[in-house]
Amino acid sequence: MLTFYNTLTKQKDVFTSINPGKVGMYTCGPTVYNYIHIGNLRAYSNADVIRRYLTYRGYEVRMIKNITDVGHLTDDDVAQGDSGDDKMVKAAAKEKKTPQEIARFYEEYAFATQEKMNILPAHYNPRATEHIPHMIRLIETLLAKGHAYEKNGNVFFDVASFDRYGTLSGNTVEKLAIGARLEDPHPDKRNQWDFALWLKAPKNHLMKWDAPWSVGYPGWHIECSAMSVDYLGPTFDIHTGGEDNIFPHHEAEIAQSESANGVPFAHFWLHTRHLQVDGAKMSKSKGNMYTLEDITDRGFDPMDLRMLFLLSHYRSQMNFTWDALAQAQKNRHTLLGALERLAQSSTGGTTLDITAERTNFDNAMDDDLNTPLAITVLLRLATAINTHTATTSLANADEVRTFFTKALTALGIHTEAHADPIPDDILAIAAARDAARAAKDFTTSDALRDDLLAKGYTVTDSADGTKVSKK
RNA sequence: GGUCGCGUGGCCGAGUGGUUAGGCAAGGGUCUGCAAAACCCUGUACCCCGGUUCAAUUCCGGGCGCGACCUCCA
Repeated sequence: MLTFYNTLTKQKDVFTSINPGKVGMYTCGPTVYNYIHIGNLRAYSNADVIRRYLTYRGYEVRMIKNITDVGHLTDDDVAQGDSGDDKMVKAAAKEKKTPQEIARFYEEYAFATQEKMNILPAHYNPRATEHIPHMIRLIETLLAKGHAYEKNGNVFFDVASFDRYGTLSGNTVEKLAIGARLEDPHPDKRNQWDFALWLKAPKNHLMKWDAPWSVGYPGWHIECSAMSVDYLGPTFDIHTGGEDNIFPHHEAEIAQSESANGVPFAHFWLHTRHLQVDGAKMSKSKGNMYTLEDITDRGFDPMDLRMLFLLSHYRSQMNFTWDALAQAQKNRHTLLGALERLAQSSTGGTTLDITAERTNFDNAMDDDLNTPLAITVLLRLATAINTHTATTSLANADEVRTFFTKALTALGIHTEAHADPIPDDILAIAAARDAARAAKDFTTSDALRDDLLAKGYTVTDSADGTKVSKK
């Protein structure tokens, strides 16, 4: 039985979909005003595993992932280029780029990065800026139903009007009142925990739209409520995001959507815990906000990072270290090595019974996506495959390979060792080494091997001669 | 101050009221021209202090440590 830990109920719930065989899923996507980092990638990879495993289980999944491209740069930000060390803002200042152009730049970066991570593209990536009229209609509905109020061109959600507020995060109004921090709430708010639906834009605000209340811009939370209903309907199956989204963002989404639509919002809420780097929170000041390029620049494959994500449970805080990444890389190579042996195994021989491990894999994944345990099952299976193929051929190699491939696909690990083919010059060196070895000229063959290693290829001897693979 | 999560061997990381995953690294071996890869063997851990229990790493309480969120733009 497939179970997910549901933040809403604080327990593992058996998963059932609203429509038999179909799942609607919404993931809070990137804010395209900066480069997405490995913390974002962990959350997106996890959402992808949820989707992939549901697919593995036979569901048809419809995945929506928004693009938050409503920027809040002001003329001054752009003119001075002083928003921290944001290169794009500085570039915008110099090149007179618009916020839209900047957003597209980061959006493209986000897409390209996710593709490298083998994260399946969503069926739709709705942009917030293209759904402003939808948000305005939603705010009008909330006003009409008495869940929101307007003052001086600003519109706020009246938290007191929604009695389930706090169900997701535990931050009920009562508890918020007890633990309230003394800050200056917006002067137009009735209660400090009310949140903005629409804000009147200051004169120098670059992105703003006409609305019945003011020329302004939407609140942070309203976009997801507006876009999810557009693409998935008022009630859908799964909503995911990073743990930082639980409050206030997701709490606010529930309040807005359920108040407006009068029906339950998402059934399942899955949140990925944060990633730490070397035991500390990622931050710009610490210089540990890694992007995928930081990983690949050190010679790692994006799939190594993906494997590292899989090696810890998505609901536990993960600590990124280079050592752990190297371990993940070894594990991935082990799995791919076994897969390769399967591909080369001739027919005949004896059968490897994989029934038990197949069940173990499914059980691990069914249990709230216990990917570390699932990987363990595959590693154990890899050893069985290696042992088996070392002595005899595998009668059911196809069956084993089909399962192994299916399992790795469900986890989002490429089953090909490398997308890029081995270059001809490298193959030529390998051939030369074979010739030298055949002539028992080991001095030359060892030199050629060193050459290959220096060029970033590992060298393995096999019955078919020198085999090279990247890194 | 409020809400919540976590603390497992050199490292990563599952899990469990008693039979003590798995991997990486390490040491030993098989194989190999030498390596690599692969395989085999070795290695008994659960922050501290109380409590419950025949038995706790696992449950309860306290402490210490780490981390997350606490609303207006990420």
